[in-house]
Amino acid sequence: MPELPDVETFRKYLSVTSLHKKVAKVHIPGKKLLKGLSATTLRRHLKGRKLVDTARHGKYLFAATDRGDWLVLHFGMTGKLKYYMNKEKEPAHTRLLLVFRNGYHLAYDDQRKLGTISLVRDMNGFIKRRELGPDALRIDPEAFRDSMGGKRGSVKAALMDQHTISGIGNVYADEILYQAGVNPESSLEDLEDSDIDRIYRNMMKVLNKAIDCRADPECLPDTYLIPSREKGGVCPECGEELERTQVSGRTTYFCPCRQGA
DNA sequence: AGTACCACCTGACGGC
DNA sequence: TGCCGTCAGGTGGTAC
Repeated sequence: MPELPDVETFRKYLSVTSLHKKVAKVHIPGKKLLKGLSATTLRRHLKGRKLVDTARHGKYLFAATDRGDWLVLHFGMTGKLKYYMNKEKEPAHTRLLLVFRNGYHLAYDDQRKLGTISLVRDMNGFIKRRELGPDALRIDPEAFRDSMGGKRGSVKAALMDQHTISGIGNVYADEILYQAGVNPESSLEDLEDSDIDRIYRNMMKVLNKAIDCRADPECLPDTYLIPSREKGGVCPECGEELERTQVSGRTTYFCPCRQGA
């Protein structure tokens, strides 16, 4: 489930593998994922071009062409990138395929087709039009306090709301609140400033650590919740069985001891 | 401004 | 064996 750390990992991957190489061919088997443009238009803007820069905002990955267009990828639930030489390595659900002149391929694979592909001239205009909140890694404590302040509803819903802050999804919301010792169902109105600050610090800690780990759960410290985030899982700290509930319509795991019952 | 629910989409899994 | 319901979860739309 690609959230901010996964998308940042994809961004670095794309940067290392695919920049400054001429695009010889463009295949678009996943036309349904295109948003606001035709396959013909996308192909015309990518073919013969090079990707020269990358950026990320929340869960969106941007890649600039040498003509100043930005390819915009959202990874939905199951999206990923793969760079490879031999055709037999092509992922099973490739929706967009760039073939470089050097014979390598960059595939955007998305089994469940919940991702989106678009192309824009103005990256910041895109972020504005989508009304995305500030990127979770580039928000300062004051702005974070402001964005959480004056809101009602659960703290988990606010963390996952891309209009409030961009980048956090279901899994990392659980981890951040676990690390902060805050119950995911807590109403924002009931939290003190000190709670909000603690959530902020743990948000930064968790996202940066996950990026260090290339979003691989196996690599996370053994004090993290994510590897135990399954039925019958226990709290890595106290050994209590984790509580499994629904918050804001999403499956939620938390420790009844550390985060209140 | 919230929430609750549905739809999109596919594959895995459990029950019978 | 094989069919069927359920679940996973990012986003967006609608109704309340």
